[in-house]
Amino acid sequence: MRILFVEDEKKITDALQELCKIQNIDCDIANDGEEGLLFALNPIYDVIVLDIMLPIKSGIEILQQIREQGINTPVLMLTAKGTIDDKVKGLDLGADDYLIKPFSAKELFARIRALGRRPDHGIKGETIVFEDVNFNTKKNILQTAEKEFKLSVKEAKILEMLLKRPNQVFTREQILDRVWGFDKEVNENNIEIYVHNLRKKIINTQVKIDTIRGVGYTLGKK
Amino acid sequence: MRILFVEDEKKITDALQELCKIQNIDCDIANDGEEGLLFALNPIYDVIVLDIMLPIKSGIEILQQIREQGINTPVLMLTAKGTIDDKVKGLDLGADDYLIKPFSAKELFARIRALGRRPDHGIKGETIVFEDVNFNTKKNILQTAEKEFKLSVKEAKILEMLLKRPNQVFTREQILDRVWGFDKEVNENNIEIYVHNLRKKIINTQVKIDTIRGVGYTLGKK
DNA sequence: TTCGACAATGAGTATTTTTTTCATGTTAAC
DNA sequence: GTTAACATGAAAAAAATACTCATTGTCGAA
Repeated sequence: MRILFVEDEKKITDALQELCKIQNIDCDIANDGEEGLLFALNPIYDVIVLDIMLPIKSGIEILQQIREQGINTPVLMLTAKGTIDDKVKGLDLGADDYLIKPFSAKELFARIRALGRRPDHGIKGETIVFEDVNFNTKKNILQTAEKEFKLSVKEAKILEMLLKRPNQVFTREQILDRVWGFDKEVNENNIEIYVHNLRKKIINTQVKIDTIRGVGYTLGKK
Repeated sequence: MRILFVEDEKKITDALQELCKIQNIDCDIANDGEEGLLFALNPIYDVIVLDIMLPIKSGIEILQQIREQGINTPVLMLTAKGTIDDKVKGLDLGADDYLIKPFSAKELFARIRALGRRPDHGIKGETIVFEDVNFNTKKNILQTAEKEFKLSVKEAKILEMLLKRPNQVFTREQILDRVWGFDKEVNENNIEIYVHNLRKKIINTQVKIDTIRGVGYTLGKK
C-alpha cells in the first residue's frame, strides 16, 4: 500500500510518516498544492489524502484537476472545522471521504485502510483475487492452483501493484516510483528481473504479464 | 494475558492497574478516546475494556472503528447506570459484554477472564490448545505429545500471542509492544532468539512458526 | 542477606535470502 | 540487417534472519 499526503504542516507530516513506517505502509509527502498536483497525477497510489488549505494551490483544485485527467485514485479530504461548504464541494468533485481537522491520526488511518480496500478490485480482506490466482498481501504469499510461492518484499510490491489494477498499463517509471520510491537511483533492469521471476511463477495460471514495448507492463487474463 | 483499558477517571485506572499487577496481567491504559483508538487498533490485546463516556471520542465510536478495521478482539463496554441505550448500541456494534458502573472489581475481572478464554481460539480454561500442543498460560507449561517444557516468562508471552491467533501475521513491532511493552528499547534480535527457542521445542509437533521476511512471524499448522 | 540457578540481553558470527550488477541472448521495430 | 528494448542467467553485494556465547540481571531457597 502506498499513500500520498498533501499537507504543509510539518508537525503533521512527520507524525504521518512515522505512523506509516510502523504499519508497513509506503508513503510520499507533498508540501504544497503545486507539488501535490504533480505527485497526484501519478497513478501509483492506493489513497491520496488532500488538505484543502494549502500554499499555491488548494486541495479542491488538485482534486478537480486530477479527476479531469482521469485519475480515479480514492481521495480523502481534510477540511477545517466549520467549512462545510468545502466538504460539500469536495464530495461533489469526487472526493471519497473527508475528515474534519483536527483529526486523530489513527482515525485517519482507519479511513485510509477502508478506502484502500474497497472491493471493486477483487480485494477480499487481506488477499487480492484475480482469475485463478490469489495473493495474500499480509503474508506475501502467491497462491496458484498447483503451487504456493513466498514472495520477497519487492516481488510482492510489484505484483500487488499490477494485480490491483488489471489491464492498466504501468510505466517503468511508475513502477520504480511505487516500489522503490522517488529519487531512488535504480537500474530499470531490476524491474525486468522481478517481472521475469513473477512470470515464472504464474506460468500455469490464467494470468499473464504483458510487456508494452517502450512503455511498461500490464497484467491481465490470458 | 494483556488488556487495554480505555478510561479517563484516574481513580479507576489506578485501581485497575494495581489489580492487574497482583494478578500478573499485563495492561495498558488509555486516558481518552483518541488514545484509546490508537491503542485498540493494535491487535495485541486479549480483551479491551471501553468506557463509553470519554473525552474526544466515545467508546462507541472506538468500537465501531476497530470493528470496521477487522479487529475482533473481545470488547467489554462500561456504561453509566440507566443509559440502556448505550448498552444496546454497544452490543449491536459488536461489543461482547457490558458492565454497569459502578461495578465491583471482582465482577469486572471475572468477565474479563470469561472473554479472554472464549472457545473460538482453542482456549480451554487456562490452557490454549492448537493441534497437538497445549499451553498452560498460568504455569507457562508447554505440553507436546512427547515432552513437557517449562517456559520462561518472555518465551511464554510470545508463544501465547502467536498461539491465540494462528495464521495471523504479527510484525516485529507488535511483538515488541505486546511482550516487552511500549516505549521499551529492546534489540529486535531478542525476538529471534525466543522464536528460535520455541521452534526447537515444537519441532516434533504439528505446529510451526513461519518467518514472513521483511514483516514478522506467524504460527500455523504444518 | 547471600548464593546459586536460571532468565534476559547484547554482541558477534554464521547462514540464508534478497537485491543488485553485469554479461549476454533474444525479439521487435525501423 | 541494424538498433534499441527487453529477457535471461549467473554471480556479487547487501540485507535479513538464525544461531552462539558471554555478561548482566532477577528471584527464590537456604
